[in-house]
Amino acid sequence: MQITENILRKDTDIDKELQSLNAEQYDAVVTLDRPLLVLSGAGTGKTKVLTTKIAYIIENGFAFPSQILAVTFSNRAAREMKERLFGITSSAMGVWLGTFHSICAKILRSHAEAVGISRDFTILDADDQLKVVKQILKEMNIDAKAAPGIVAKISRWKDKGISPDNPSVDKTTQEGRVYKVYQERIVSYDSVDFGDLLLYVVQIFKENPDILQTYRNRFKYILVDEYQDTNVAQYLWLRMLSPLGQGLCCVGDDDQAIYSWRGAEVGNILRFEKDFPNTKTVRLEQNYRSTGHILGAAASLISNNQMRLGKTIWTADGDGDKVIVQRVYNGYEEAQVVSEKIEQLHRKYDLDYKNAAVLVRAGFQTREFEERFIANGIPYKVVGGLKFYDRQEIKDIVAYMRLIYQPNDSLAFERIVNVPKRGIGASAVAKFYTVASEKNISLYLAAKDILEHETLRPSLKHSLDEFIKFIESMRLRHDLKSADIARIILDETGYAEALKQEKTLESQARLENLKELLQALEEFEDLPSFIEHISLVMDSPKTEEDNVVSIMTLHSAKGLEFDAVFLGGWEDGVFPHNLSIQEGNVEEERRLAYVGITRARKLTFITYALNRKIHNQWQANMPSRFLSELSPEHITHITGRSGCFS
DNA sequence: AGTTCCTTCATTTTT
DNA sequence: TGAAGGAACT
Repeated sequence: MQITENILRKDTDIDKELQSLNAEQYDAVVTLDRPLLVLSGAGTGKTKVLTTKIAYIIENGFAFPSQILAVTFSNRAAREMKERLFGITSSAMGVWLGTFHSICAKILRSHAEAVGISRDFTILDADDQLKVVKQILKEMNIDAKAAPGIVAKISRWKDKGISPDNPSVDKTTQEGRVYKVYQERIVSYDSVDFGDLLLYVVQIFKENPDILQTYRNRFKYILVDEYQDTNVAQYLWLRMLSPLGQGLCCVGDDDQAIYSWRGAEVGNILRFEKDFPNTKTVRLEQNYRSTGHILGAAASLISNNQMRLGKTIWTADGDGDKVIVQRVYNGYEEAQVVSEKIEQLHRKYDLDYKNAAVLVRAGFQTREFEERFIANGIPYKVVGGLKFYDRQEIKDIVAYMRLIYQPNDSLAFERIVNVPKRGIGASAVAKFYTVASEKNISLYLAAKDILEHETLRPSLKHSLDEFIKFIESMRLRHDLKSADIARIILDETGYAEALKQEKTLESQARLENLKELLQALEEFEDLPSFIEHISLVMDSPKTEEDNVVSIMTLHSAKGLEFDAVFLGGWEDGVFPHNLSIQEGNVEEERRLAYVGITRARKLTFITYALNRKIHNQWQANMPSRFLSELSPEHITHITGRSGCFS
């Protein structure tokens, strides 16, 4: 009855929604009987297609919400999709909508025993991974400097779906051996890393046809966002769920594939039509974001790439302003010119600061802009820097929570066993380590064991006893909400007190952050749900919308749009980046440039400097090769300093 | 346990 | 240049 009512009531809404689509979008929404590939250019309404399609399926009763799986890459994309979906229909509750990782975590929690891991696994972040590898390298007497590289290598293996025992992992190499130990180690911690979330689920599907079948039956429709950025593991996962592509709809833009260095395989999208016979391909080319000259410039640039499926975005709106390319003397002047232009637009044309963005290739480039903006009084924020949950104080409290939830999480144990200081120093931890590896148990259990069976210095014995008693008592408090648990941790361990004593600006800020954490915690009932959230959704608690200019890397700008976009540092060596040139991966850099240009609604402003100080050394660079690839009819080239005050 | 000095090394980082 | 990590000192 409920269902019928919903259909009747909402029918008009979905009709309205369908009517607002262009022909291609409509085609993409209503095609359900074949594998569907939607090639969606920048600003052509792919989220609209995805959300309308889900609503269309539900409202017409083609499937129940719980039979629809919609995967995205980022939490941001998932959140946006959720919001817009519920804006169209109120019947979307129950849709499996989330990132690849969160969906996999959900599946893995229900079938963990099938791969022999604890159902209460904790999820390691990049920091934890690095610690584990450093630890292993130390044991193997290898220089710890190699650690970041090895973590990256292990992650790439996992992206490719390669586990340590795979023959392609060469055990005679250092990396291969570390990988093996690494995997054993984190298993002993009852932990999984991000890559594992995918890999374990693939393994479960492979080894348990019955489990796989339940999911195949369940998901009648599968929608994938940003398909160009899927890696091999994700691809394998998808193919298992939908071997023939029945009910599969993948949306992506090969021209915006910018994460190959993280294991993304553009090949997945290029190969889609071969993978899934009888595929229907829809191209979304009408752009609703940018003006004509901006799109023209972007199109001319990207046409220089060989490896692409080919599509040309266009707009029904006017040409707008040409893309401005300005030569500056150095980075200092670059920041000055951009700063003045923003101020000018702000004063003369009422441009809100929040509608302007400075996009750069690499993080170090943000500094000159920041300094200039401070000097000129332009409010700004650097997007994508230190994340809220990456802060020390937040990680500490979360480590307590992780340990309470999963005592075998030795990384969490090690992090906080002596935080705040309670006299359990490095030598004590070393002892835990020895016993832990002798008896093949976790650090926590080893500590307990030592406490019971060995004689310890009285002060050490006392504080260790206190610590373990505290953790044990918290483990029994199933009645507590997660916020209460955090409060008790802060009070009873003396963590908050220690910060209060400090009375520095920094400790004040930390206390503020902890307050914010407690606030965020109110949303979560129990400890597990919060830990899951914090591990998978590394987002900050929502901050108020500031009216400030955004400064960020091109990578973090994907999916965003601004009225005015300033692209700095278009010099060969900076952009395209030297290392990419050496690796012969200029096409990906070009896609990055394409992403940058197409972020703008009304104005794209590109600068290149004749001289730039890199590593404290002045360097004269050639203008970026991409500049000459921008079709001149869409460009205004300014070579004089005065030209910017038009 | 905390500090200070010295060396090293400088892409991108949705999860 | 300047940040980060490790060694060496206090």
